[in-house]
Amino acid sequence: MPTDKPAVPSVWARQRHKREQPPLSQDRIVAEAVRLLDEEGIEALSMRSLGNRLGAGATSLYRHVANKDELIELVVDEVYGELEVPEPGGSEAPDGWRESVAASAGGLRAMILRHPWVASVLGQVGLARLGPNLTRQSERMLALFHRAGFPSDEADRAMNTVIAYVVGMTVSEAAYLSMLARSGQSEQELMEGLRRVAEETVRDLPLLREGYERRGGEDPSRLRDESFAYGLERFLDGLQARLESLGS
Amino acid sequence: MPTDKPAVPSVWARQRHKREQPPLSQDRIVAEAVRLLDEEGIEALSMRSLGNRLGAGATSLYRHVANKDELIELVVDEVYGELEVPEPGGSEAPDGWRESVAASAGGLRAMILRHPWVASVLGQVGLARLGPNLTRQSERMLALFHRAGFPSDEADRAMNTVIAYVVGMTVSEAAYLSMLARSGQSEQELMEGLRRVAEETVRDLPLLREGYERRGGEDPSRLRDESFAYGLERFLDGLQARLESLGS
DNA sequence: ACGCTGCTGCGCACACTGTGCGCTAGGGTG
DNA sequence: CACCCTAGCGCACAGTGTGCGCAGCAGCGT
Repeated sequence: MPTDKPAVPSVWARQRHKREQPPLSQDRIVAEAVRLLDEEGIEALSMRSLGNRLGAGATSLYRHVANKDELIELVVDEVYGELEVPEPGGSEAPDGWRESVAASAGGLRAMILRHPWVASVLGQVGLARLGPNLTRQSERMLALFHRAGFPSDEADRAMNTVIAYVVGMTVSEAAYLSMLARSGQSEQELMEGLRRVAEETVRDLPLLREGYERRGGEDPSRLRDESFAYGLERFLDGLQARLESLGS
Repeated sequence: MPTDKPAVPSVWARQRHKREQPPLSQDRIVAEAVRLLDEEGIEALSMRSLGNRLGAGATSLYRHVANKDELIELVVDEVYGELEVPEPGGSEAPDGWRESVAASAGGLRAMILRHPWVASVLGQVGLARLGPNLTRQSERMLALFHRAGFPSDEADRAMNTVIAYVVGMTVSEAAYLSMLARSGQSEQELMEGLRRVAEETVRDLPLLREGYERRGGEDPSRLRDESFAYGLERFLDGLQARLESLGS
């Protein structure tokens, strides 16, 4: 009776189902997607490749995820979960909010640089789709501004402002770093190549050219850190001034 | 002799070649791509659809454009060309730089909102690929900060800071507006739907909830404008303070 | 113990994508 | 006239997201 051992390949296809790792789940899918994205970048994420990594077929994922766009939203919220916005503690220095906000901003930047692919995706997802992690972190950050003394409506604007700054700054860093990773060159080599092209186009643009030359020998990574810190400081200065003018 | 009128479709395929509009060129391709993107959004841009609009086959485009990524870079630089950064005029008020920078920032925001698809693309292109339009506008904006009195290295950081802010803020606006456009609903309907979902997730997040409720009856578009202006003001305040502390 | 019901994973198929290859026809130059 | 150069095209290939219907398993009520 052939149904017992029919020798058709369906048998060992069944077999693997048995011995495989824990069954698919949305959490497992999202976690593996983050790993894939970190390792190979955004263009390597396809339902098939992700399925392979999980020992599953491409379409199996659709049992746990509506479509690729939803998967990406989930993945973005997942990495928002890595943020650590300081709890607004009880007794801190009068300028404590500055440090807390700066720490949050630095953490957000670090997270994006750890996962540079979020840059490619923020423009499509936006901050509109609010996952649980994003909302939780927002709430805590908002509390920071409240605690600092901003009235409700301004706290909210202030928070959006600093998030916008961090995202804008870091997205362009991340895009640059992704390009670097894809090119396979060292940063020195890439900069050399870029400069060669740039020199031609900035020939008649003295200010830009002067900037390029000035930054010639510097460590690019340190420059990025400093540039980020500079803007953030200006920002916090502006917010602090506003706070003081409100208090009077 | 069948070669004279072979009745195979290749004949009228030839015919059209003759009567068609001006021949393909990189400029025509890029311009039509911008139009397509404005009308139908980023996901509607394919080499085939773009070719159709130009009365050409998909692969014909590759004679004038290396690949789709390069096309996108060209398209982005094209819209940068719409910016109008004020020339640093001769004699202006001492705070003239504030207005000029604010005008540039507003122009950049308006451009992105006119072409919301740039938001989806900035993360992949970054500001690294510097087309002629982008560099020209940067030079002029840099001149603004120089004229205001910032030393060279700070002018550069200041410019990047305000660009980062505008991009960060506007990208999330644009993502929201794209979603709105795709949904086909009115803004009121969409907000209603979003709020229904949000209300559940912000149940235990009092600050966020308070914000949602407060903004309930307001005009969303005016709120966005005000929010943008608020952050920009704080920013310019911070820069101005820095400028004064440098001058002393 | 049995059959039913619902859920999970999968193979297949479809429409569609970006892009390389090699042909053709037309315009310019010798 | 012969020639070559180039713009445009059809074809083809590999790879994409995703709908559909089937197969086997888990847990249930009887």
